[in-house]
Amino acid sequence: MAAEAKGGSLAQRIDHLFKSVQPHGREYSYDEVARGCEALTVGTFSKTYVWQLRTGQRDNPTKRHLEALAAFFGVPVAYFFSDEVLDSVNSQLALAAALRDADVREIALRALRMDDATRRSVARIVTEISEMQHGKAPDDGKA
Amino acid sequence: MAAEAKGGSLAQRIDHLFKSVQPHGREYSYDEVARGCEALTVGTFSKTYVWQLRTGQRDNPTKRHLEALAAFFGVPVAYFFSDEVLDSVNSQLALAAALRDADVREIALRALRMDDATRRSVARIVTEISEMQHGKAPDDGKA
DNA sequence: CGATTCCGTCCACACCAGTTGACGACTGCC
DNA sequence: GGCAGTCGTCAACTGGTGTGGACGGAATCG
Repeated sequence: MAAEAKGGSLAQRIDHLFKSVQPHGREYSYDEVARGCEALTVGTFSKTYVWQLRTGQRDNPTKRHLEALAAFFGVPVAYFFSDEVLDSVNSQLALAAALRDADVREIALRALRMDDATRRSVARIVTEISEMQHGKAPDDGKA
Repeated sequence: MAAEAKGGSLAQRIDHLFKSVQPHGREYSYDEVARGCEALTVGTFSKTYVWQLRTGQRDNPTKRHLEALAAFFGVPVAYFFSDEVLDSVNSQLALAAALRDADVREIALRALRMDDATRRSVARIVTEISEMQHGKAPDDGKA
């Protein structure tokens, strides 16, 4: 499934849609796609622009056009976006990294529901345990 | 099908990001978001446009700007399109927002540094304590 | 064969996405 | 007090996204 949504330009992904989605046994024409998109959404869509997008002459369509194309070809809009950028950004956030750890997430969610006094007590306990393992744990290191 | 219009408009979703993602304890300013977006991607991003998007004065940004916003706030681009992604991301954002609570944040950061076995033990302890207070509390995810 | 139609391609332009720059309000600093 | 910085907001402009329309080629039909 993820074979298609991986590392390609917008033009390559659209080209792939043309080649993959052929309910009539042949590729859609640019005009068919344009008219189909117009039928599925409110705005306009010209065949010229469909051609420009597929051939890479334009690569920065608006939200409305992306939604129309995705609706016409029957794919989620996320199909047009790269996951690489997301991952690189996520990796720089310690918080996001922590949220991916099932145990840490569990701990944080439980701690959320405690009243202040209890939570503070738990915080002390957890700190003690953590320092037992690292001996003077170096805090989180940022201001 | 319903790709939008349930959880809210684009403006509402962006507004929610502002309110949820506050690593410094306060909402990002429009200028901070704009500069951050510029730093994470190629191209420009003006604070005025961020403001226009959040307030709903503009609602049809281009692919590049959607990618930049998603990268800055650490959410998948699909967040702006899909309701399913909206829900799953929102629950994570609720947790992230909660981590502004000094004690919860402290607990989570300490737990991060433990080895797997210890962390699992602590998770059990914290769960027990939490349930002592609420009696079988579900994880829930209120904002 | 000519007439019609649909195709992809290209160009010139319109309009709206996005920026610039300035304004008033607010805040800390000297 | 006055100055310097930052904030959100607004109006006017720029530029690129997106369109309309024309051209040549390739079918299909008479």
